[in-house]
Amino acid sequence: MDLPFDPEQCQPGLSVDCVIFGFHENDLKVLLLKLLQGNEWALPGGFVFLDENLDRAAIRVLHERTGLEKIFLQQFHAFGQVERSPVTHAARLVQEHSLHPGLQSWFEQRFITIGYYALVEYSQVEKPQPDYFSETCAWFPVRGLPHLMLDHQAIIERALQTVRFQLKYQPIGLNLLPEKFTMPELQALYETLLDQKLDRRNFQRKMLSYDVLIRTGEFRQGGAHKAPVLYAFDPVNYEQALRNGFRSVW
Amino acid sequence: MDLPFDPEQCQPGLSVDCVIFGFHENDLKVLLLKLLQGNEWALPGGFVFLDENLDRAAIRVLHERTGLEKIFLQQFHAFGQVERSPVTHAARLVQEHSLHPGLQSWFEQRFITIGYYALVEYSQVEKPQPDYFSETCAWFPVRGLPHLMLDHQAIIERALQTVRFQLKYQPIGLNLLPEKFTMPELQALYETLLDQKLDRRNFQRKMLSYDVLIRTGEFRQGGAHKAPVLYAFDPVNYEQALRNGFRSVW
DNA sequence: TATCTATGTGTCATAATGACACAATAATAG
DNA sequence: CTATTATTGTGTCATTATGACACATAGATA
Repeated sequence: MDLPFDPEQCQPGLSVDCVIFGFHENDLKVLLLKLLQGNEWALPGGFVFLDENLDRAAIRVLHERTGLEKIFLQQFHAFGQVERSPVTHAARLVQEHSLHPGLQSWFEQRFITIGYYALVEYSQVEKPQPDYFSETCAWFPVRGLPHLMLDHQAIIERALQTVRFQLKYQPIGLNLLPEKFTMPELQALYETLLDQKLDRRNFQRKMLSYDVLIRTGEFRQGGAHKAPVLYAFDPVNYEQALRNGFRSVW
Repeated sequence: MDLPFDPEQCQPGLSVDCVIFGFHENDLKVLLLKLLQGNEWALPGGFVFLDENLDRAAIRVLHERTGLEKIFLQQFHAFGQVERSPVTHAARLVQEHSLHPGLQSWFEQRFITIGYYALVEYSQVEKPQPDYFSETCAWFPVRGLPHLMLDHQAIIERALQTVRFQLKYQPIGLNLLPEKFTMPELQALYETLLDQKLDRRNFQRKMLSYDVLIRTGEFRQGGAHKAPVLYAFDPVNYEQALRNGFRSVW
């Protein structure tokens, strides 16, 4: 059986892995692929073509393995421990996928992976396409992850840490929430990421002071209670806040 | 002429580059190597052994090329543009160093480099050792860099951006200043990095409020004016502030 | 029509910040 | 030996940001 890509055309010993975060039912989720054999799950990842920019590879891999396009994608760390991809892993891959034994050396080499995290709107991800090595694609809450391949658990931890840190000083939500959203929904996102209850009134005051929100004038109808105001992000101010951070300490 | 390392034992297409920042005479400096041939300067960098952790390689490279040890080193970005290392560069290297032509393919491959930044106390760097490819080692002010190899200029920019961002929310100075330092010296570091004048009194108030400074009780003698108090960093609190950031916005 | 519950808005005490002034001290000039 | 100069140390005050909290509003349901 042959691979769907030519190892000769790929950057040796290098891969990219994407941690895709979505927000649904007040829970932060990660999109994972289930490997065809075995009971392990994995981050959508892949290799980098010799003539392909690193960021471009991450975008392509994400698209190929999940069908997702035009996504907020950010490099966050290079993982380069020697022991992160044991040789046994390569042997199993080749055996279980009935790959040409000549390919074993490709998988046996020591890999360094560049971690990217993506923020996506959960509802936009209709039917994620599993990739060549995997049978299913599914969302998992970050606090209830299945058994993961290699060091993917650690990669997710680190991505989460990065997003949490960003949350403190930069705006977040544009890529995780639908175009229009309510203040309580935005607050729920913050509370989930911070794992902490926030005061409703103080939260609103502070968010509005950042000047990245626009009151659309519309309301979320159909709820069981008072119809909340729908907000949208101001693209220009949001972008600027992303670059400069919310407040200069100096 | 042979290389001082065996390409066979190195991770193909991967390098690490170190941006070493020092603070001297109220100026932020970067340590650079001058290539043996040509008029170009370069960041101290090197390759990663197959059985070597990425971070370990950065530490080793830094030590080999500059003699520096036990340094605050932090990974900040992976640079993976295809065009970052043109083939012409490899050809020139092989030719100018009279390397075995068989090695040309090693240098011709597409390289991805992992950027690390280091913060060092300027005075501790006595006589940096230039490496195999270079003749001199010298400090340059970040606002007066010479012509740099490949995309090293961009790598420095990015490192600087990272350090500036860190400065806003985390403590800085422990690795850039001598063990004991005065408040005006610490302020000068901040003013240089931020490229902005700060109010002396408000700066002191804020720095002290962070609880990472210890008054040693000693004074910097010999100056032309009132002897300023010498401070030192509280290692425990500094470390903690580095992990958690100075203040939670929420 | 009353009730329940989530949403929208306001108030107050306290803490953090920015702008600024004056006292202390070490070298130097006369 | 004293006055001058430049730098450091410390304090004050008005303004703003923050944390804790209360009340009014409105949509669904009983």
